[in-house]
Amino acid sequence: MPCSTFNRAAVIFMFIRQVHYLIALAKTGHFGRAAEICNVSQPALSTAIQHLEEELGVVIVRRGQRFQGFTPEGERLLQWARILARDWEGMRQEAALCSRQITGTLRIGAIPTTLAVTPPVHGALPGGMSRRGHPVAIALR
Amino acid sequence: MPCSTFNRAAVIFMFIRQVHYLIALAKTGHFGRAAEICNVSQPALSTAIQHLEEELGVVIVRRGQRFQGFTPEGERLLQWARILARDWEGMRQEAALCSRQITGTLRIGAIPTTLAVTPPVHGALPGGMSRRGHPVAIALR
DNA sequence: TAAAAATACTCCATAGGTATTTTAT
DNA sequence: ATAAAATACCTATGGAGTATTTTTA
Repeated sequence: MPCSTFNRAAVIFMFIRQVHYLIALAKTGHFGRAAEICNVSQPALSTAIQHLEEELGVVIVRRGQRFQGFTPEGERLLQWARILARDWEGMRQEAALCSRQITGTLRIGAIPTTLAVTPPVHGALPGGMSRRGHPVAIALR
Repeated sequence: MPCSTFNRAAVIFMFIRQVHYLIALAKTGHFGRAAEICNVSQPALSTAIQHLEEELGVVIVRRGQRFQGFTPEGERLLQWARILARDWEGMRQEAALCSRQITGTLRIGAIPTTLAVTPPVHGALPGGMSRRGHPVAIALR
């Protein structure tokens, strides 16, 4: 039979994006602006959040006609969403490093007189900073 | 315009399942059996892994006609996949706890003479064990 | 020859878009 | 009146299935 002979695994369907939508919503407190950030339409983000709620069986957002904030459960899930997004970004960065197609924001820190150039670091954190807060230089060959 | 006006965000498309496919593949070392575990067809899993490789721009699997193991980059990504899967499971469990629809395996440990019943624990680890390795009892109301 | 993975190709579920409605400020 | 979110409806992408081929132990 076709596509979704997925039973409970349907939960595994279509997810990383929803995580990002959720985070954007938390950041802006506004469905429309969150959608903007994610480069999707407002209805797309809106329904995606609804689906996420259905999939997880939890009401995440307190809704009026304005965004009313998150429910307590929503807040908890938001924490997980942030963890997922962070680790996901880590995986992407790792992959980018492996394939030498470095993408994303590269931030380079310079000390006034000397520019410290450190060797490429596997597993550098998003934002181009090392775990200790040092700027990380990436060799672009 | 239609659906995927997604540019680079296409990377964010369709992912959690691929992560699980990858882990299943690592576990079995066999596309067919990995597919079985995931309740999908062998070609589905096969192409999903291929797409994952394309999306990340990294060759993950050494291919012959038999599965030849992972590339070094593949191994690294596999680590991330495991982290993501764990995160995801944590989020699901959290949600299940919130909605009182506890799903998954519930493991109950009993000490011979006394059955220790601890209060419900938010954020218990998958497998029904606490972070310190104690069995965790969940109140089913 | 058997078994494993890749290809070919069809189908449909669903994410997304546009247009519109609803409802609080 | 305005702005924000939800709803309605349509489109088409792409994931999944079945069937088949390829390749190598």
